[in-house]
Amino acid sequence: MENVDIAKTFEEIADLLEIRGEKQDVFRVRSYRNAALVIGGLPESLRSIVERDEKGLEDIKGIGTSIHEKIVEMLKTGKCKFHDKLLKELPPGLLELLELSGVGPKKVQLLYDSLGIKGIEELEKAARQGKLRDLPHMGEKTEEKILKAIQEFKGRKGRFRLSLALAYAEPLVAYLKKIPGVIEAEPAGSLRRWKDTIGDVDILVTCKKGAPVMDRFVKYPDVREIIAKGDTKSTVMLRSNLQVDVRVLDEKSFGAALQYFTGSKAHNIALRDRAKRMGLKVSEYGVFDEKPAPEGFNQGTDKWLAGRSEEDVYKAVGLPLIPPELRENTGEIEAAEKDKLPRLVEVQDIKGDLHMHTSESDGIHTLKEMIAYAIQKRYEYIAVTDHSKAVGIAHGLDEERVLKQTKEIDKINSQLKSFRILKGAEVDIKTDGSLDLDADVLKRLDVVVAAVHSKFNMTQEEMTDRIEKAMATGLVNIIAHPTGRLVGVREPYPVDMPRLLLAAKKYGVMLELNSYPDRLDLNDSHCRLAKDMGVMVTISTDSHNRQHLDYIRFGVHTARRGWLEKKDVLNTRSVTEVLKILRGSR
DNA sequence: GCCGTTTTCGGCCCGACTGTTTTCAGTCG
Repeated sequence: MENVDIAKTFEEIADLLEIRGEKQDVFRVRSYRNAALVIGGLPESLRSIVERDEKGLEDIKGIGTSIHEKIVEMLKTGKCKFHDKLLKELPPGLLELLELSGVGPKKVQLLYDSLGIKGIEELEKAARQGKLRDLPHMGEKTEEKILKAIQEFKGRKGRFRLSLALAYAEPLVAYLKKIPGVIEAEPAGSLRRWKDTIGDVDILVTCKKGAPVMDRFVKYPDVREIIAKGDTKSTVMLRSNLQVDVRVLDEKSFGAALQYFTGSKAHNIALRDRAKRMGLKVSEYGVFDEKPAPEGFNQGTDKWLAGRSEEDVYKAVGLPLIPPELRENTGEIEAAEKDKLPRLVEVQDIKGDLHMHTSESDGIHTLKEMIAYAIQKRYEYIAVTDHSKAVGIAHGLDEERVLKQTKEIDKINSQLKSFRILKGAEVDIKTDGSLDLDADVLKRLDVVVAAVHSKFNMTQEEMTDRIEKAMATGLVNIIAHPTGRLVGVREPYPVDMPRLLLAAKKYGVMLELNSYPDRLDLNDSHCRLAKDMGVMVTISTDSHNRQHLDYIRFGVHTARRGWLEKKDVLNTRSVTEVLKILRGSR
């Protein structure tokens, strides 16, 4: 069991306890949720912590005796008895109901108790028949809302969010690499293209003859079911319901297979079409000369031209290597022909994070802890952008506390040599578009990130007006979560992106690509739009604990999918340049 | 269920919004 599984189990326990709804359980529920949160942000796997020394768990805040025991139990047996017991009391379909926007534990409890609804299908039927409106605190509007939420839910079912798929795939790839005789193991498919969601995972392996790859693969501890097992291809279903294919390949065709299985389908079709026009054939085994083979030569091998590496494959069809993130047949082949491929931004290009929280607002680590981790990551700077006072739940800062924080930062900066803390805030954009902190305080900051945190149900026009008004104050550098993808995968608030980008251009404001995996904000097409319109992007993590700074790769790869280059991203610049640009923009 | 240089018992971030009410329960962040 990986950390994500254990966190998920605690999350489900919390959900189930909450549906059961005994009053004294309120804080118990909170403890389980907190534990899930803490485990989700852990830099090390619980397994390795426990293997080293079980007492290591005692140092983790939020994990006491009971949760400690359950973690050890799950690591040992793969199960949690308490979780199982709760699931026996309540049907598992109820957990699915909680995923519907606007449906919480109380509604689930009510639906189950009064109508016996145990899952989404039944809920949909009841809503269509108009049975929900007679329940207490429910009416026609609630019925409509639920039906809409069900539609949204169905749209995202069956695919895994990238971050989750990676959390399962990466340990598995590491496991495969450790099998004796394995030379390479590389994930392909949409995972390698860093798509937002992943259907299944393809892993390609090369190895020495006789290496026990498939035997060991199907014995991977997280395998729930072996769907197929052969010498070159096996398919399993993991406990998490993620399907994984492993293919063992000849070294000679590894590059061709990587190219083929990385896709996308549209890209491969276009590439093969181009090859055909050149008298070549591209398959998962290599690039072949289509001209008839000379007498006496074995077809298929003698005509083989390339396939060892992807670079060779592209070279054989007269193209430079196209980065996986661009392989969607949306102009990348034409760009490659003209040698006009963008030099995409890389994770190593990122020199600092411009959006992060500390324990002063709703972060869990102190400013000093965040700095220490950023230095460890070899960053040159970070911006401290705690919430402003309107976000009360986050313990947001008022003017006085902001000023106090800037003083502390000045003090720390004077002690640091090759690292700089930028003074900032994530200031709330209020309903009328005004900002939640006084102008003279904002003017004293190095960077002002502005964001919407309330009244999400405005119309698209109202919301865009609201954000544009904030930009027009001339006090804002960056708009955070500009597309409203603020709350997980649920429906974002509506924003007119082209209009927002025009406004950003007009007022010299930048847009933030939030790297936090569950709320990946700007998507690839937004990035391309921003690039075309000349609006600079910042890639930040919105870290609420220090390990969240590692999430930066999700943002970087999304930016790459949106064709963004180093120059298009603010925080690839040195701190002097960043400060110059920030000052110039307001 | 977790936590504690104010506590080993008694606390546990809280305000906005919605849809349902006629004073509030549920959801969300």
